[in-house]
Amino acid sequence: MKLPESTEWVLHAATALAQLAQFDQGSTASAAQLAEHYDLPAAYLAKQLQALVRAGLLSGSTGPRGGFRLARPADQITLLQVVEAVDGESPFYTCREIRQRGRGAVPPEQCREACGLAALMAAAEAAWRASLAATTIADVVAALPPGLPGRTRSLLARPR
Amino acid sequence: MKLPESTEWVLHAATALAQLAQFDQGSTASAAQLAEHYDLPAAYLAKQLQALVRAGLLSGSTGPRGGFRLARPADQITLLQVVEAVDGESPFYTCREIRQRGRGAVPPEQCREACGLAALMAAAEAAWRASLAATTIADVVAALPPGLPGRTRSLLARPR
DNA sequence: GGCGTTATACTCGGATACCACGTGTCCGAGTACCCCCGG
DNA sequence: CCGGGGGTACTCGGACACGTGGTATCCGAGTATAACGCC
Repeated sequence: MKLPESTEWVLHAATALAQLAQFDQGSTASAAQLAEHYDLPAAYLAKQLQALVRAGLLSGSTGPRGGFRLARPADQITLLQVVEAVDGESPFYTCREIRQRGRGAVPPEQCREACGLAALMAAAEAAWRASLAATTIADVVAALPPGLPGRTRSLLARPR
Repeated sequence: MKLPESTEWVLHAATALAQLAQFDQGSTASAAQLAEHYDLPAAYLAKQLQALVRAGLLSGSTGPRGGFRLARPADQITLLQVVEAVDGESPFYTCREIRQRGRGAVPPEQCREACGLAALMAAAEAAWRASLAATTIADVVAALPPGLPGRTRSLLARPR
């Protein structure tokens, strides 16, 4: 029950791209740039960013001055979407209905309602997802210390 | 980000032991019995139940008529405790402070407050844990169809 | 018949292999840019 | 000076090894039981 370490990477990367978009809507940052910015393995970070592209959160362009940028405004990208893009959407807990198996198998007519344990686990998971869905990347950028977005942008601005 | 499959096993096992304790405080069920009851690999289930013993949720006794029983009343055992016993208590998301590393490292004086992303992820995780901590094994047993605890007990009662 | 001893069978508990997923890396396909050449 | 073409360098994108943790299994240590023999 641990999120991939790359979750942190893509969350910060998305935040950085959002800061970049604040100044120049169409500007991009390459995977190599972001990797250097956070001291991360470039190739693996690129792999994860590709996952965000597949999820429709980022758009990637090739060639010189290419790179990644947010596919839509930062206030329309939630933390949950970023996390699910890199970690998948499969639920934490999957009920295999073991109550209906083995010597103590409960007869099907008693199983009309869902397994109580599965329902409780699903409710907890829903609380987690709801908490993450309540915040957008734009909220994260807004909470940054003032002046930092400008600094980020100047560091990520590529040599013209 | 998936709970071990054995999580379901121990949750159901704890529920079964709670039903057993309703009738006879000191009665035990062996790992082999519980495994047969749910059609599970006995040895591996035993390994997970040992984890619950280490966590202080169950107590195990050896010898004939030995086995596992709840270490305290079912209304004092939460789902969270059971899950953490088998899955560990390590947080989903660990902040490695990548914002302070690499080319874009934020100076320490700007990092007096915790990383905003880490705080949000921690809040979501807290919501999950709180949801699981709000329900006890006793609640689960109380929600079972009437008559089922008696059946479970008769199936698990061992040949005198 | 009662009690002590012994043998037994059953239990947990930990140490040992196997497999999948996350981690890390590499190379190839594609493209926008830049330079050069010709008009 | 201006436009077109080719070369180049940079980008993403997917395919290939490695390590850690969950899954599964086994065998040994310990104990309450039950039977047995003795008093």
